[in-house]
Amino acid sequence: MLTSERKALIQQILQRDGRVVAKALSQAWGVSEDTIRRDLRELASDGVLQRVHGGALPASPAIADFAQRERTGSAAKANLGRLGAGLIRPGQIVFLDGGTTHVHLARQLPRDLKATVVTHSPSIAVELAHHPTVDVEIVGGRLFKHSVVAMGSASAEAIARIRVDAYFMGVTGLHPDTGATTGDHEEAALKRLIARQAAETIVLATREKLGAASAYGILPLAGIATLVAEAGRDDDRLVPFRAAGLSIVTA
Amino acid sequence: MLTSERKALIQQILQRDGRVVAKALSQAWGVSEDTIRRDLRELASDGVLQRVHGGALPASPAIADFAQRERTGSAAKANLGRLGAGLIRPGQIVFLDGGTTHVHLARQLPRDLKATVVTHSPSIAVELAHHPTVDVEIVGGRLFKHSVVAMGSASAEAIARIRVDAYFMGVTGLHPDTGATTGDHEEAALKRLIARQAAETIVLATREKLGAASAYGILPLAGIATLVAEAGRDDDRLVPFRAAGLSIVTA
DNA sequence: CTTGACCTTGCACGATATTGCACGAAAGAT
DNA sequence: ATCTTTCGTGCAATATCGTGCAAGGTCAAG
Repeated sequence: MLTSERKALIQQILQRDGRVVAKALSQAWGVSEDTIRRDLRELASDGVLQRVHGGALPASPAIADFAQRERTGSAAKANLGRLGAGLIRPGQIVFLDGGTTHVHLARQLPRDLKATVVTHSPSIAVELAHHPTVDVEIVGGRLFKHSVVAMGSASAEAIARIRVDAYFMGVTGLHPDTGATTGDHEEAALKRLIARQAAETIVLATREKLGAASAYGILPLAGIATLVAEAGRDDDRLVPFRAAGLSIVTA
Repeated sequence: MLTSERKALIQQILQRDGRVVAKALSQAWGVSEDTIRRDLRELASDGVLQRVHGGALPASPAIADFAQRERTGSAAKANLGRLGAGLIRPGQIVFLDGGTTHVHLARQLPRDLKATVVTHSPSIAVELAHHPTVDVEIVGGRLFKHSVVAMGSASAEAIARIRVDAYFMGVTGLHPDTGATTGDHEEAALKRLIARQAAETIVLATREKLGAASAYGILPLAGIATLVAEAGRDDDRLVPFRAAGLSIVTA
């Protein structure tokens, strides 16, 4: 591979991913890390990127911003995820439901957290594949494409054999009267089953889910221990849930 | 060879490959590197290309884009994946092993293919989550982060209950004597187990895996029905495999 | 046919670039 | 506070480059 080819590729990757890692490039292209570091140094002195320990970032933060946001999605969900991640104690076994909010949670688990994550969401498994200390247990089953989680009897059997400290449950609605609801009958049943295997159930709910209700009930509010919600002036929406005895976590 | 002929060819190659290497051209055409360098210098001053240490790149970097990807290996894998996808018949149940090559295979399954894919790779499950007609069955278990697949007793149990028409097996080496090999003992055992549950085993091997051998044996060549390999002049590498009775598929 | 101008090619040689390694320093991680 | 990873620099080996030069080859005018 030609030197200038390498440099051009580095810039492409940087634009696409918003970052490059020296070691990864070195392994991918079969050259020494020194060579990559030299390339990065020179590109940095050309002003096209910014060196950081372990690799490089785009020079202009504007480019990084886009790629970054692309990766992390909406800020609200990322925020909820961060709050949820903070609820997990070292050594715990937690079940992570599917959904983008929980992917954000997985992404923001502290790098040094030693815990076990059980999930039937392949997306979360992929996300945690690069976490250094968290053990991941995948629940298999038939892939329900709408939610991108494993479901069916195989999943139910696997879940029945596991007990967890906390279940981060995904919902499409959380209403003072109807409790937690979702849009699929079988999914509701599976969530109910998981909740039974968990010491406590935690719900991360973005603003639009509070006060909403979907077709199929999962659990009454009494079955939910903690609600993680966006902070905001409209804390009114949280009042009925607080009254129902839920522990509320906000930013 | 005439000078202008050479220059025309250089431009052609540049367009096709996205780069030229002075030494390679000199050897291919039996002229000195000096001559090639002179050609490149002149073409550069014509603005046709851009000289770099070791050869030349296209003047406009856009052209290089596709060809660049070729060399980073992902195109080769995409190609293998496409060939592999073509081996799956409607209605079949196939097991897809982990690995980037198989992710490419999953990505290139025909949009109208009705089949069932069993996998212990969450990456492949995510990839197929948006396929309209393929059913996906996820094999659960402990996530082996190095390969990003589910492993362990839970996986073995689930696999023991499934029979598939074909197993697309990932390997790190495929050698005429040692057969299919991989770098982890437990992984080798699991692959062996899956192969037992499959009517036939298919291996997609990039060029560098042919003739290579890793620490742990999975199967002898006799256990493999079909080998999908990159096409190329160095078909010599394929000879021992063909002699061993494997059905060979190339582009 | 011969001659001389012009071009192309290969070679020699010093200059410059690139690469990998070693070793101590600095930055993160535990 | 200790350990590991990453960084920077110097160094040596190798590859590539540029230039000058000589050996041919082509072609047209003489």
